[in-house]
Amino acid sequence: MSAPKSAFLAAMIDRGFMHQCTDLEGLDAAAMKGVVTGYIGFDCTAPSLHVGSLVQIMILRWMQQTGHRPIVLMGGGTTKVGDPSGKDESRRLLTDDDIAGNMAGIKQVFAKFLKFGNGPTDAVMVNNADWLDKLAYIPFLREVGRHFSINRMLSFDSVKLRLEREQPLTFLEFNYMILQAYDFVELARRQDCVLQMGGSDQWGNIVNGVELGRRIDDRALYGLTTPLITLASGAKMGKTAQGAVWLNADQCSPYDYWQFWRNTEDADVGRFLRLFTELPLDEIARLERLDGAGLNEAKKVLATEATALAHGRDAAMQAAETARVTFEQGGTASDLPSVSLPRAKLAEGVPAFELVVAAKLAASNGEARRLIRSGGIKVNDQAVGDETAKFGLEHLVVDDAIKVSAGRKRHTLVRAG
RNA sequence: GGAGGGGUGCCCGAGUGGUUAAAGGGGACGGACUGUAAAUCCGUUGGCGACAGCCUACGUUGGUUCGAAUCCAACCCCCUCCA
Repeated sequence: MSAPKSAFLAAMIDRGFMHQCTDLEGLDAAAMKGVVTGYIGFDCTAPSLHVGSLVQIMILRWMQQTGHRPIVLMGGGTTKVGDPSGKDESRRLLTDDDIAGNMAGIKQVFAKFLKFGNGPTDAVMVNNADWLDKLAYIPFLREVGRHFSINRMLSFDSVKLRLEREQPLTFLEFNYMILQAYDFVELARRQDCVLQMGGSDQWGNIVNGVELGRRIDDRALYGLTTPLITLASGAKMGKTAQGAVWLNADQCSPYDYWQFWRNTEDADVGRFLRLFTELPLDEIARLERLDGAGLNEAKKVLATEATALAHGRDAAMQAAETARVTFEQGGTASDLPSVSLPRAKLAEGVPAFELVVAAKLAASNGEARRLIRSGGIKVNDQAVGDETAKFGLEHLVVDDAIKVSAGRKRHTLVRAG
């Protein structure tokens, strides 16, 4: 089709969110005509979300920014069953309390990105347990099950690939796509929701929902998927040594979050600026034209803008300043991650390897010793050669803290407390 | 229910009686080079430690043996084929 007329789809396409759409022209027309309600489903298996979900969060935000109404669908019902796809480790069944707690945590994340309320374009959060829990098997089969042909279901990638690899596929998993399709129909009925979005791996499930809506309710529903975001170097995005990069401050401080984006690979900067910030496209075009070390400026902008979305502008500026002092001045910023040790303990003197463990820069004494031996540890910017060298109150040089560094990027302040 | 195959460190995977804390790869971390990038090269990668060693570890529990990830038995789990 020619360029979309609606601001929403224009943003989706121009910023790199669009992978596939069931009916681009139809959706564009709907978006031009009025407020479109669209949703994305999220698991509630954890009390927060990580950057792996950020693409989906951003498209909900763009919906709202361009005058539409986003719905966050929590998989309270499906989580109770346990999403069986993916890994084969047996999942612990979550209790209702766990799920409620996780939902509350996830809502905190969304509160940063979306405006919730009762207005026409205010976001709402709904839980599919509200309808899935109450489903009666036989009536459900008769209403919904009759519209699914096994022949067709077997042709979907999610199923087909499993069968081709001769991996087991349980009946439960097989039903998952039906439940997800039904969610869409239910949301269309309850919330007048006509659009489901998701990652490209959700395409089949989304299409099923679109078709089910047409067959049961004769409704025009739309589906849209985003591309799988990987790093230019091929790795999965959002994985670090510490695990996932979480979006809530408790599990990933704004400083660490800023650092995550600051360390983006050169080749990803432009793409990430488009996806994960709301800077104007011409500004992004300018930034990504910087080359060599100049790209570092673009990375700082990316870090600050992305952090501002997740943690607020103030926290982002603070993180940027902490990074500037630490990395560009080689100084010690008082806002670095910190731990405290009892003053009395420091008075006795703490061996270097213990100090490193206390600073959480190593998981065990052995690891700390190895780090020191390989020349990776600095205390107050001085290399430490002896793993048993003692550090104490006299080393509280800056801001009543000892600066302990592992490698060039990881710094912790050890305070007397 | 029957027959066969398999469960090894963060992951994959070699190892079928001793020199095995366990090859190799991946990942991760540290160093060099740089730009807090990528690529490349080097190193490290169970815990404790007075650095002499000690402890824990190859699905689980027992057994054989001077000695077991390796042999035996039972059990648990996974896969394939048959019913």
